[in-house]
Amino acid sequence: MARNIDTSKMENIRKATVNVVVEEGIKYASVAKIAKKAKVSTGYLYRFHPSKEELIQEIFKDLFQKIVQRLQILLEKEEKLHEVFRSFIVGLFNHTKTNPNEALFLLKLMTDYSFRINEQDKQTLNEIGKKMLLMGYATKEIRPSIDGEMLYTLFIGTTYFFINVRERKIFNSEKLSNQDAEKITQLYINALA
Amino acid sequence: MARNIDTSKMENIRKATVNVVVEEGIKYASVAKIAKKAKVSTGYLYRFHPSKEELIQEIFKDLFQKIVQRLQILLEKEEKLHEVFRSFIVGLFNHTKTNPNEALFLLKLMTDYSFRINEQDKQTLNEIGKKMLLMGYATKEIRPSIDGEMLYTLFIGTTYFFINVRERKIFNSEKLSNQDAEKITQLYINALA
DNA sequence: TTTGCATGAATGAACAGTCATTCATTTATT
DNA sequence: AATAAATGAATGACTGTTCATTCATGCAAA
Repeated sequence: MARNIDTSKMENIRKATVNVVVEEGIKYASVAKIAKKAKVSTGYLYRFHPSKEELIQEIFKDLFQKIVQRLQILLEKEEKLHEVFRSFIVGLFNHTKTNPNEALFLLKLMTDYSFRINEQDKQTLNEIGKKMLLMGYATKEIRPSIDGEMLYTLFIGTTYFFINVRERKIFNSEKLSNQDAEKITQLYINALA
Repeated sequence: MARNIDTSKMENIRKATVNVVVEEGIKYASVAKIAKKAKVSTGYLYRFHPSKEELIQEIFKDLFQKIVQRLQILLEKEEKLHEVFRSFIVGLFNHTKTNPNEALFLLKLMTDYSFRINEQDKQTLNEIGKKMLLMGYATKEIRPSIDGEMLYTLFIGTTYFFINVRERKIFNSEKLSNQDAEKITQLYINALA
């Protein structure tokens, strides 16, 4: 028998890819740099992914699905939309404190046309939007003129953009806090009611 | 004397750069593609810019400054913050109808770490933020717990993210309209009050 | 228990292609 | 003819990808 696959390597590659893409820009995230940061040979990146492009796409898909799943769970559990907002944002901010680049990676790919969103993911977003709207209409937390597009823009767009602004230290260089999460939540509640 | 400089060439290069960066992604925006789209030789890109990087940076700076100037003017002219919002968004949406890629270009670079924001631009953003806050506090359109970072995130981040969502046709594939602008404006007014 | 070998995990030099940039040459204008 | 604008082939650095090679491992035979 040969040696076993070292699964920590794949995790290192994942982390290195996120970090290099965010810190150096998509353009400069070369296989050589990623491999070096992951302490892995360049050829190893191709063991489980057919191309660099697909490696990045897959990480994007995983992170995207994590968000979706978390939202699905919160929508099942909570009865008020603002609790969904609060829980989601608090969770995201806490995660971002230790892994700042994951959120930035997601935002970057969300705004980069070279990474196309597939139809199924659009569908998923539409469904979640609809669920949130239904809850919000029922509890009167959302006024009728708000639609899924607006809700998504505010909830996802604004939240991730806020993380970007904070991480770039444009106005403020403190770490994301629960107080920030609370403020953002309140902003959304006011905006939608 | 030799022939005169053809100034339309530079404008073509500018437009081509914005379009290629947005449509193909920063990574694939090669000098060859930009030059071809601008109907200009590759060498000509280097006539007025020392590198591709600086060409892109300069376009970003110009577009950024246009926004800033427009905001400065509106802040002088209008007396209520929601008029500033409305005018800005209506203007931006109308411009985006014919030049969709300029807004997307800006958003893309705003979220790409390989393009660093310099200290002076940060300063400028802080000043504008302060002006808007002062107006908003005075007219009671903004509650005291809102700060510059939050205002910037909401006003710039959300607006540009909305354009991105619409252009990618995630929820809706219609052109940006005055009604959209009105809805967004109302969203901000509610959020901040 | 010890040995040696089969296995496939992991490597990184080599490859062809693409890139940004340069600059000798050509072209258009005065 | 003189000048400078504009060109695009040439260059070398760097790219993603491949694959022959190396090497660590666990099992079977002794």
